[in-house]
Amino acid sequence: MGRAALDDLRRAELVEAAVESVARIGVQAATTARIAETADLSPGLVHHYFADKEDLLAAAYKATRKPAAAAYARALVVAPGAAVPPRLRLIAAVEAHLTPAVLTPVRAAAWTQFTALTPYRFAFARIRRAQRCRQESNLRAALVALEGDRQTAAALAQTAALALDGLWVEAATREGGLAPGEGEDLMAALLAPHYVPE
Amino acid sequence: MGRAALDDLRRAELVEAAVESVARIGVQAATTARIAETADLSPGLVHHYFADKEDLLAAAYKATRKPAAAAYARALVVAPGAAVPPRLRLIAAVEAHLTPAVLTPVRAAAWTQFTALTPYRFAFARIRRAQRCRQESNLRAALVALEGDRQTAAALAQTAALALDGLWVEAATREGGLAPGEGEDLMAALLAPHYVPE
DNA sequence: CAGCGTAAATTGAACGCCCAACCAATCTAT
DNA sequence: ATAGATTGGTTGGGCGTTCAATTTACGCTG
Repeated sequence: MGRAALDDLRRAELVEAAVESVARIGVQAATTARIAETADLSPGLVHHYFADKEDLLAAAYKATRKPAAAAYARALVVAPGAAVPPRLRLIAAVEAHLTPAVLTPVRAAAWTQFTALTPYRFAFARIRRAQRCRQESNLRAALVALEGDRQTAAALAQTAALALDGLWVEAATREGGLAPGEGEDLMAALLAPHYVPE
Repeated sequence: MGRAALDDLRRAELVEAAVESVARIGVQAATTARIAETADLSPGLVHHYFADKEDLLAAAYKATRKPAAAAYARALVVAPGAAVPPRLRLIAAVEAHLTPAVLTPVRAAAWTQFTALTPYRFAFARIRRAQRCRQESNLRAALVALEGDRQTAAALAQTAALALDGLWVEAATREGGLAPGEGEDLMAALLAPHYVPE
């Protein structure tokens, strides 16, 4: 394994361990030592790969939403060459955030805590803005094509993004998580008549 | 001032200071000393009125939603003696959570952090369950009268409660808070055609 | 009403614990 | 052989909590 590859591996291991630790025991209890232990690494190694704890947690925050972005990108290249129909784009954008493979209990719990800390950590606030920006723009792109009115579509996209975040919080804080189909129902009510899942 | 009254006053001062501190600097930085300082009291007094820090924070968590419950109760006795029309009950339930006097930036920021910690503090989890239970039952009571179908109304109430929580999170984490009318728009889209504000 | 005694309120310093960050020493792979 | 990866103990600081000392305010007595 090359130098750069090992570097990436260790960073990824620590980030995953950070997400898992924060989800399991909470941000307050997720010390650098415990995170390193979860990753089966020594405590000192954290500061070899990250400037400080906030730097590691910021990377963990980003990681909680990365699968959603990946799922959305994947859905859009299912039919390569062909333009994706607007309605499918909308469904893809919503599913990218609600599919059980993306919205796991661990990621939801970590993401919710990081988001709650957004007003107090500069780096976190930037990450949240970026996530929201991408999320809204994906929804908007699908909605303008369906809605016609650019103004209405933009407002609807903003509301839908807000509701999706609400569902992540719910998945994190309700014991047992979201009921199957519950997220889809809420989004269907909100985006009717544009959003028709399945 | 009587002994019991002073006791209540000090407790209230500490709870308010806790909410304010958590909102201003974050749970992690809101130490008992800083909370006491915010309340213009000595650091040792915290443990004279509360068993420990978690006990104080639990009281603060409760306090963040108390104004909403009070606003709802107040709205229902506007016309004493007369039965409140179901549609007004629904509007009252929604407004009790979205009115600027209830959903302040400080309360939203504190509530969001406490809620994110729900899976890690037993006392917090109980408080959240209680808040949710009351919230849903208020919405359900209004919706069954409008909807007819008890099953549908219950599901709708659950979804509406979820969306209201999402709006609180949004108010806490988006800089500048919610746009005026934004919350009402989302609830109107969700509860259409039952919810017609103003 | 004045004076006193007592119990509660309040203080602020001290204790024990744990954390993030640092670093000199050791190991490993090129 | 050398540069980077890794170790794990150390350190300085800050936290929640405790507590003995002090102040305050109420009730009782004469």
